[in-house]
Amino acid sequence: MAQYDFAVMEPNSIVQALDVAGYRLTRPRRAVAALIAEHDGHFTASELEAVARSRRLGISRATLFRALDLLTELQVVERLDLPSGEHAYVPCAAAHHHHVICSRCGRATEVEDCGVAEAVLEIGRRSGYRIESHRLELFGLCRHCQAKTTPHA
Amino acid sequence: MAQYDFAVMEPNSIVQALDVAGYRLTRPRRAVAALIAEHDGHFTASELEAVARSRRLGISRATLFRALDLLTELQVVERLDLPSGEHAYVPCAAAHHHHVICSRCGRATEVEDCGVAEAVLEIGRRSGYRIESHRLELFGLCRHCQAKTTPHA
DNA sequence: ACGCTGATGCGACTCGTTCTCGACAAAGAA
DNA sequence: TTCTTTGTCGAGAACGAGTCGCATCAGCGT
Repeated sequence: MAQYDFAVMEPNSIVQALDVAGYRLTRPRRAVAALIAEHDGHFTASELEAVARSRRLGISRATLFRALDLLTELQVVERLDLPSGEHAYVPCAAAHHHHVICSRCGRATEVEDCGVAEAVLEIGRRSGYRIESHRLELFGLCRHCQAKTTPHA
Repeated sequence: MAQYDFAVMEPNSIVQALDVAGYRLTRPRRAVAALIAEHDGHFTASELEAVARSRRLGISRATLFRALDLLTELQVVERLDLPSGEHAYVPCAAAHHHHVICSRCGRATEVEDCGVAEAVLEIGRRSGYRIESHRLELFGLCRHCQAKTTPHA
């Protein structure tokens, strides 16, 4: 039962973000929020669309994209560019951070700075650019997939 | 004189790369290589296409894309994703490095590590991921554009 | 419950990129 | 040089992601 109450008790932090920002909590937006909340890895717009369609949620593509744009703006999700050239999204915290993405299972983990900021300063110093922003994306195998890939030896 | 011989002696390092890798040196590929060599900033596929068309080089879109793919594979150019979501390319060295891109004029500068590798190691350590690759893109104002923007004060 | 206004859905549209396939030409052999 | 092989090209259709216009609908404050 707790399961069913979940949706009621925690109207989903994504939905909350929309509310706080003054946007209407519409059915499609709640649906998108719910779909995103299910993911712990990255997802593409068309993946979401496919799921939405298979569940007959009746969300039009335009609306889906509008919702994603909105959530990106609210920094509830972040848009990233996979090495393949695809665009994907990951749910995440608003503060500046970076993502490590598992190249096998797609799981995404946020990481704090770890010295990147310093390196960026140094790069600005050496290049003469006034750095305004940067994006760091890391790809590799998560613990889980490492275990699978290298069972031993 | 050395200047004029340059084109002859060094039939464009991009063309060389193709040759070395065992690809045919066709007219369209040479043309694309020449176009790329003219750029010091980033460029998009459609920009190249526009230039090619205006010069009546007769390069089809498909061929242009194929050439860009090929050169990307040979690491002669690198594909990057601008914050706007556009895809752009920058000519560059094969060794691992990063780009600082001027958000105003598009100029791209390669920068060496400056401590990024260390930060990446640290991130791998903390996250538990076995990092395989990473991409760091920096955006800011180049010296030139800084001067224009902040003439004084 | 009412109404204002933002949000949605539909479908057409743009634009970047890829595919198909017959014709062509770069390289190496003869 | 000419022939042969086969990688590459060009044209245009096809595709997929994302956007837009507009009439309709539904949150939510009153």
